[in-house]
Amino acid sequence: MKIRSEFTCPLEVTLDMISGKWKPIIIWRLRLGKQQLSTLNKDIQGINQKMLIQHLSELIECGIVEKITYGGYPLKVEYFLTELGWKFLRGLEVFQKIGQEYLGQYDNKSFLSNAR
Amino acid sequence: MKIRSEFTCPLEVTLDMISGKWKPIIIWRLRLGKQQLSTLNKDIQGINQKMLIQHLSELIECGIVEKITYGGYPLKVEYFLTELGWKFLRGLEVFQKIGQEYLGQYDNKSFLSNAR
DNA sequence: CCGTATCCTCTGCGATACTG
DNA sequence: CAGTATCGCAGAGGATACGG
Repeated sequence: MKIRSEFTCPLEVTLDMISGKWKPIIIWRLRLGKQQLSTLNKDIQGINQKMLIQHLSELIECGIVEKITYGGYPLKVEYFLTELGWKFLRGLEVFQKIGQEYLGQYDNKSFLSNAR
Repeated sequence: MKIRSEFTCPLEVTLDMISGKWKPIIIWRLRLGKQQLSTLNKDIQGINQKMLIQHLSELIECGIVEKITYGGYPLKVEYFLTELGWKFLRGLEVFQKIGQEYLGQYDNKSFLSNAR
């Protein structure tokens, strides 16, 4: 995770903290409560386990997510949002709404043809 | 600009639209009103002209920004937010606040040592 | 003052295999 | 079920030069 050192305003730092293809959606999923790795892996379309763990680690590193490790077999670990994480969630809710309105509103969004 | 085709929720599409090192800060700057390229270039720490134009083009492509080209010499072009752009701005305001609180609150944010 | 074209580096992301 | 280790590649981002 790279956080830029020079920045024009705090916004840049905050967004660097959740920059990564899957970080926002991970936070978004954790709004539903504590989640296991396997659950997240199943629920997030297109992600793989390695990226999931990597992104979760970085989210933990900057205090957005925490985890609880239960002993025993099979292993059980639960990830959940910290208080800081919930603040980020409030920002993501705005973008979720924009996305909902926008995707429903128009039919030809030419830039979406770049979709992969 | 690549927008993922499979996604878990609209949030991912919306964030793909502003993904790019400088896009959020460009939008943020445009909250102040119409801006010229040279002004943005001067005001945004660390950006260069090529990236600025590239990111502006992509923001125009997906309807977040528009531009007006005035004839004459020297050339004058002004960039500004569309209605959709202002919606994104409301989301960014949340992250700006988080950043302000957060940066002021603690002194040792270890992950910031990765800053470059 | 705006914008385009090259070239080059570096890293984010994905596939895959393996360990506790 | 959770996590680590390797390897490879496409593409994002930056320096620099040129053109309208």
